[in-house]
Amino acid sequence: MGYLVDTKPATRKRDSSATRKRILKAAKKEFSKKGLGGARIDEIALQSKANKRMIYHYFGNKEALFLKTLEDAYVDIRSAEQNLNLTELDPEEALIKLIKFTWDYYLKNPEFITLVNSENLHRARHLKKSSIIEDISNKFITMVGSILDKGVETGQFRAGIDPVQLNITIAAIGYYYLTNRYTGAIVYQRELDSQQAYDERL
Amino acid sequence: MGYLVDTKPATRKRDSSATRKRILKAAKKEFSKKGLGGARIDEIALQSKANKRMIYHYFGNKEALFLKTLEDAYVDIRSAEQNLNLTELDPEEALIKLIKFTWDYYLKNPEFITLVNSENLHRARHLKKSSIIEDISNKFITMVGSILDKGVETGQFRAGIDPVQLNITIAAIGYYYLTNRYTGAIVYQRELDSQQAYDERL
DNA sequence: ACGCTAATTCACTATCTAGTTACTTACAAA
DNA sequence: TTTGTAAGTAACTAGATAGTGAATTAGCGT
Repeated sequence: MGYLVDTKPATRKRDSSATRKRILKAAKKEFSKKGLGGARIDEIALQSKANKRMIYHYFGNKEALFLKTLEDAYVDIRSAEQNLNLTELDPEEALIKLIKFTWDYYLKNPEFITLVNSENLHRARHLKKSSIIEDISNKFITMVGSILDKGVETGQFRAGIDPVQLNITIAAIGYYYLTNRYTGAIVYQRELDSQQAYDERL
Repeated sequence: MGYLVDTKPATRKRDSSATRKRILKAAKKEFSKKGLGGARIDEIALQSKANKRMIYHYFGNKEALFLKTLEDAYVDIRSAEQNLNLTELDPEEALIKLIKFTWDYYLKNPEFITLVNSENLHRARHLKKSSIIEDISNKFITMVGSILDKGVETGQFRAGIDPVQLNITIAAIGYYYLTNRYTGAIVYQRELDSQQAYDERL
């Protein structure tokens, strides 16, 4: 009886989905802090309070765990973008909102940038094997494309803007600044990681 | 006799400066390919055809070798910039030349970008200890500042441009594109690392 | 209450890896 | 030719590290 009712036991000593989540959270932290090569499985096990064996049980090996971590990071940013409902807005407003969102997201989720950097160091060899990335990327490009099309119709944008190059530029503005804020502080001899510096840049 | 003459023996079985150079060259390759955490001292020894002991003899330890590699990379780009003799040119020309140079340098020296990324992952903790970086960075900022000043004098530039923010923008244009070309190719579903794609972006 | 499946634990291994000890040898000055 | 110094080599170590084998147990359906 009650086998279809949402029981939600207060505490469970065995909970595979909770364990998976703890592992993924710890993995995200470790990989983004040390990179793929510097990350340690033992450290992920320790931080997630999961037995190391469980990591191999759920994810297979270190590289597969890294890929899953990356995929989750992309799913997170892409679904946050979808939640902005940009296609319903005036195209100019939509673009401004996207630019601000992108800057904000990078600022609040520094792990995203370091994970992506790590994957680029490895020439995207993990992401190449991922199918879900393709799907969500497609959706994203289509969305930006439709904003541009709508803007051309209303006469707000000039025709012929390439959505890919536009995206690259939007992302680049914040990305370089935030990736390089640590060496930048030294090269440019100025603090780049204060709230004031962020506001100024935006 | 002849102890002050530049002898330059054709071949030398023992040549500390040549060995140092071979080690640094191999280190640059290894660190830029795998990051600090993923790089292997044994691999650097193998590739440089030097005994591993020599690496520790000349550079102390892995992190010190990484710092020296980074310093060399910065010295290289900054001296190439100095060789452009930008201060002698018309300020507008000078700026265009600098932008093109920066793009070209990043394109031809991909190790520079990955080394800098690696150092940023570690929040610039190695570079912070470096004194020579400060000196060459100072020179660089001063040079860009004087180009801007000259441009304001001739009326070509508006006053109040911040040389630091300008530099960040110049670097950002190419940097993001080139760091992220591998994941970008997947996300944007387009080849980004062909000669044509580079030209288009510039 | 029982038994099966899947979650979890513990102990283990083979290999790798940064760094070292102790030695040999080439070269240049005297 | 001798000799001190610095370049170079080989063999080694202690600890780390990714990955496994095999046993234990919680909780669900019946």
